[in-house]
Amino acid sequence: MKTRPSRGEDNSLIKEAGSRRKLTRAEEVRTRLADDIVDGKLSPGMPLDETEIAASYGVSRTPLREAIRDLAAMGLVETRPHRSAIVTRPSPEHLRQMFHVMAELEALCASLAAASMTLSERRNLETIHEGLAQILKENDPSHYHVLNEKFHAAIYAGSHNAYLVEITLATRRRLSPFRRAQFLTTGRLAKSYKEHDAILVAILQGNRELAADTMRSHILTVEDSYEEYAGLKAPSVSL
Amino acid sequence: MKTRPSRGEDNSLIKEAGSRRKLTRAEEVRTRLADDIVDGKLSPGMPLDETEIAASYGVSRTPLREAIRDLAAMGLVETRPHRSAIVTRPSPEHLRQMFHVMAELEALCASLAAASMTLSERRNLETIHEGLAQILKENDPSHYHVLNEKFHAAIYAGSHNAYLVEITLATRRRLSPFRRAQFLTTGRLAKSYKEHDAILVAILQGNRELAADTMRSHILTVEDSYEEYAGLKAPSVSL
DNA sequence: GATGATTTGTACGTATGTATA
DNA sequence: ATATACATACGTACAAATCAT
Repeated sequence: MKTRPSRGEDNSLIKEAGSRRKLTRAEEVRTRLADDIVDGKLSPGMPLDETEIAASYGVSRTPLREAIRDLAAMGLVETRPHRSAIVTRPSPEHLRQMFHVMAELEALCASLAAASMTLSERRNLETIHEGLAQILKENDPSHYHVLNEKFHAAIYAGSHNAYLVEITLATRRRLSPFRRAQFLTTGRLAKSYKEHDAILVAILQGNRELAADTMRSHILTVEDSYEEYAGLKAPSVSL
Repeated sequence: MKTRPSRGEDNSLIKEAGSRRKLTRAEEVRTRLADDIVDGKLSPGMPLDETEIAASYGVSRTPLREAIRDLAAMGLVETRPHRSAIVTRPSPEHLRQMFHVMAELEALCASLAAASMTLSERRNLETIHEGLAQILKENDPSHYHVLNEKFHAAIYAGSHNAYLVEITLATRRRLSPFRRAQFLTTGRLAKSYKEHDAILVAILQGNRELAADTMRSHILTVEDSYEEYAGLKAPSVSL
């Protein structure tokens, strides 16, 4: 019995993993643009000229416009009729509000995860955490980042609430340009790890309130770190 | 001194109020389709034929496709490459998860509102609530619905967090097709009002926890009401 | 403030992938 | 399984709005 090839998966804006089907041009362009924005290659405020970008990507304006529309829905760009889309540049106040919501969403994830993660999910989270310890020892910020994402994603998934995962990931991506971690102080790295440790313990204990509280303060700490950098063009912190 | 005409407002997917500028065809079509889905004129699972709808709306397929893409981003329709978009039909489980998140989002709004609503905002909320009492006396379900929306919206706004308002409204809209209130039992109407009353008191007292708790159970009550109706093709409850 | 240049919005035809006989 | 029918994906041309001078 062979598993279905599962072609033509889904076209959701949030999950782009898996599914090796041929992507539409719009999807390809959307992914590239989203990555460029999240990675900071396109700075907030920068206008996106349709003709120019379409040409540089080797596609017509039609799929490019669809991609831009998706990015607008994700909040990565802002569009106004008859005007060029621009990379979103939220006000400091709006950014603070988003961080606040992010903290609450992640706290809710952690709380639910503490209540309902399966044994294998818990083990997986522990494994990721141990990997982070390893990376910390070797002081390797770039690898820390990717595993850090996995740590948080594992907790999201542990909430067993697909919609919560969806909006939490969406919020995280939207905040990405403002917590980029190109260069990371070792101090923050170690602190982040310790905070993760407290979160992990709370979740493994099944202590919902503690899980929520430790996660919330973890995220808000990140916001504080960002605030310190406010004004710099490339603020850089990793959750 | 005359105020600016404010042309070319914004193209955000969430706020469509105000702004009397000439809309693009894509915007017009998007609004119409979104309303039809939210109001249940287009049932979950129904396919959206581009050619057919474009013709019926008197536009070409180009703006229609952009509208559909926006609806997909809002979660109102689901799209897969080379296949017709269909009106979203979430599984009962997914629906439950969304209600759960909705309860938490509204609870957070209520909590923040209790902490930071201004005096005039509180007075406005009271006025809306009194209006609901009036409508209840006259037993007028249809008017109850619109004022009920205002009651909740006023609390969202009272959170003073634009991003929270955005995702809460988006979630609310996404759930709209599944809590439509065409015909409302008077029993539910009166119960809803009593719950509102408890929420209002908690907010006016500035009691964050109580505001959150009363709001959360208010929303979850609605979900329960929905569950009772599950299986019917047009479940109908009003928050 | 008017006019030309530039850019976005829309229509439509063709290519491509999907579903069905 | 192959072919046929059909709906969507994309490219191109033109209209309309914005902006730059």
